[in-house]
Amino acid sequence: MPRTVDVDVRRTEIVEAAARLIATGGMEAATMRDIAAEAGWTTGVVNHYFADKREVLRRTLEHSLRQRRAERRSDATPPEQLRAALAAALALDAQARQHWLVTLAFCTQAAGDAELAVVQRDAYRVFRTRVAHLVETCGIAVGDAQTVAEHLIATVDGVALQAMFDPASWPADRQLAALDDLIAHLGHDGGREGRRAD
Amino acid sequence: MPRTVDVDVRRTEIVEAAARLIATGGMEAATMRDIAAEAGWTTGVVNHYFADKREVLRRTLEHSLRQRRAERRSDATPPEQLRAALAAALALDAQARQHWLVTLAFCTQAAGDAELAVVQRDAYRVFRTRVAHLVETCGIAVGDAQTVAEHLIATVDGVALQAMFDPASWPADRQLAALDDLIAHLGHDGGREGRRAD
Amino acid sequence: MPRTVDVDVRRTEIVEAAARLIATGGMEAATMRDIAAEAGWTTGVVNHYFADKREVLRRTLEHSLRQRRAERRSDATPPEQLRAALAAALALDAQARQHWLVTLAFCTQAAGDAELAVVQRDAYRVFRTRVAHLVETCGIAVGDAQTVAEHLIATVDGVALQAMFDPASWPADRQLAALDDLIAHLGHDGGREGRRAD
Amino acid sequence: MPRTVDVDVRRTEIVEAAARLIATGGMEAATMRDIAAEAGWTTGVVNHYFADKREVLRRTLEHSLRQRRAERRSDATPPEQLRAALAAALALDAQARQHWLVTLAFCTQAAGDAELAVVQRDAYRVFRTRVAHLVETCGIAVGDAQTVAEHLIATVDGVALQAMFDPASWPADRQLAALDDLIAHLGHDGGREGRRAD
DNA sequence: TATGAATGAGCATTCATTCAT
DNA sequence: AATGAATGAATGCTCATTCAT
Repeated sequence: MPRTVDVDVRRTEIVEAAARLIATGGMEAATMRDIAAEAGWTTGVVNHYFADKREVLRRTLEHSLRQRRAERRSDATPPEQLRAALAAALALDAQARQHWLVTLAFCTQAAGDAELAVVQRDAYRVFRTRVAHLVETCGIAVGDAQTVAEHLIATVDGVALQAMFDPASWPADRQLAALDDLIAHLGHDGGREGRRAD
Repeated sequence: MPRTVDVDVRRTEIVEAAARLIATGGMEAATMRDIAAEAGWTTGVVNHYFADKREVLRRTLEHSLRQRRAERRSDATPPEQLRAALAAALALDAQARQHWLVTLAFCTQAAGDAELAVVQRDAYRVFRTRVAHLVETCGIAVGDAQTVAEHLIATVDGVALQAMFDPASWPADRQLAALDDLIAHLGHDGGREGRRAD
Repeated sequence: MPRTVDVDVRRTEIVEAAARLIATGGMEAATMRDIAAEAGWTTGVVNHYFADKREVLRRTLEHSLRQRRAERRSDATPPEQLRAALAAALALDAQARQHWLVTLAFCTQAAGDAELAVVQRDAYRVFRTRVAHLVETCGIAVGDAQTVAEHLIATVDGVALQAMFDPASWPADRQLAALDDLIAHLGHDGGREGRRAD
Repeated sequence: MPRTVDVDVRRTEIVEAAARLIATGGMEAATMRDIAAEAGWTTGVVNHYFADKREVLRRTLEHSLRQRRAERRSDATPPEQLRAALAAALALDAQARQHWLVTLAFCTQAAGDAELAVVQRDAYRVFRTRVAHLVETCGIAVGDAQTVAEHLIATVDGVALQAMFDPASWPADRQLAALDDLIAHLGHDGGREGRRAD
């Protein structure tokens, strides 16, 4: 019998190595050689567990997006869950910053790669649906929950993007303050455009 | 007198060719060969007008950012100018989408390239200063103008980013409606966090 | 007594798989992985029964040549045996065509591999000796039997080679007609050059 | 103005280097690196003058076949021309042996490569047509010229093939003697099968 | 000024081979 | 006996860059 290896564990090791390289040195730093070295293996191993580089990259994006959206607690109240879900989209810590760097790196790749575009779009839709559901559950917003969710995500993503470009101006507490302020106004005039659409 | 070739004109032709390639096929589509061909020249010419590929890319980013912020009219009232400045940061048409694709493509490059990071940061600061100045001139906001400007840019960038990922949900008029709504609330509760900071 | 695996049977399975791959896709299609898969095993098994790839290929050639020369009946008259022996060198059916493809594939390998060259040469000498013996037994030829055999083989191989390149022009019956004609002339002026040598 | 280079000359240098490698070490010895080194250039040059390896190999075969059939004199009588054309297909000297090795090496490649198969087949048809034309011009054969040509080529190829496998038994003069004998019998009973077809 | 020939390092990928299980 | 994980050298190919013309 051959040595038993957990294929998923090995694959995860490798895509996390790839994510680190991409976050640090950009897409072009993620060569198969360097991914293998970063993961502590040889190139042959990477090729053994993935059909080709495209698959490594696709799975790297999938893993990064999945990690980023991962719920950490489920016993919270709906408003707490909404805040947590949106906070996960910010760039609060090194981990979140890495996920954002990976996401941004793949923006340009996805432009010319339908498969990657699908992964990105699907993750976005799942997130939007989840936020819309939480908005509805909270019952705090006026207007269409889907539209409100899109606005919330837009603003949170905008804050995160600024935090990526200009980390000094956007420490974690300022990002969270902006988020809290955003949520606080949902009850009064949130879903502004949504209301206008009436 | 020797035949004078306008160096800047030639350089602009080339970086615009590079921008088209990057917007279409991502960073990796921008090889020196293909940039030269897209501009209608040979590789030798590109190497003649630029020290190396890094310089081509740096100038491509600079040019794209400069074009994007370029004012089209200056005889408008301050509120109109503020709206125009922020609208230029949205993804309203093909031109603006191309600038965004270039900007995003360079996000990951900038991660490992201090020179590019400087170009990006400087452009952002110039923009923030301009928006803050217009906010002050309008006199419509409460709180620190710089902070208000950062909020405005964050939200506008967030909307633009969604429009890049999900164009169907964010046509130009919805982006503009979000912008108008944002500006309309400046007088009442804009610079929300700014006020909390008091 | 331990379970006995017939080593020769296993080896034969494998070299026949290799021969199929070579005949279908050329020498380069015969990777260890594909040979193993074609035989219904894994690469480890192939490495278990053969020292290395060179041995697999050498034994593939040996087996193909041996099969091709294999006598199917021995109760025939000498002239019938002569005709049968020469007919076996033609490209009359799919089986024979496969043997020829293998033989031709190894021509170029043999150029740089002394071991393969020996296998080829030995098989040729065995064949030539057998044909010479049959020629002598038949008593139909004038001149040196060895020389006559060389002529017979040359012509038969030439016909087979044309049949490989241009199968449409050389169906089985035309190949056999050429062979019969060749044999028919042995008694009158066969071994032509042989006679000239007198 | 760039350095002026005769593209065809450079290509010929390279395919002749490839032919030497193939003749010496078989198909697998013809790596791009080794072809470049044998030609005295770097790999970049080979890739500059050929789209890819397939094109190098295709042109190598074309060149080898073209060289082999090249007429050396045209002021000869038809019978002399017929003899010369057929003699060119023998393996009389090192040059001819190299062409044969290249031809044989490509047999197996052509099995899985339609482009190569076309090159081979076309060269064969040109040769057959030329031989048939000469046979007709000589007026020495009975039966269909095309059929006689096929027989002549088959026998000549068979002799050449033996000469490749067993050079010691088939020196140049014996090959030529076999050819002369073959031609001499054309007038009496050549095109044997052709006559049978009546 | 402009060309494109030439370089050679670096890339993804394939493969024969070894070996722990 | 049989598996398949792991290795690392070698391959075809791309590419930024240099430079003679």
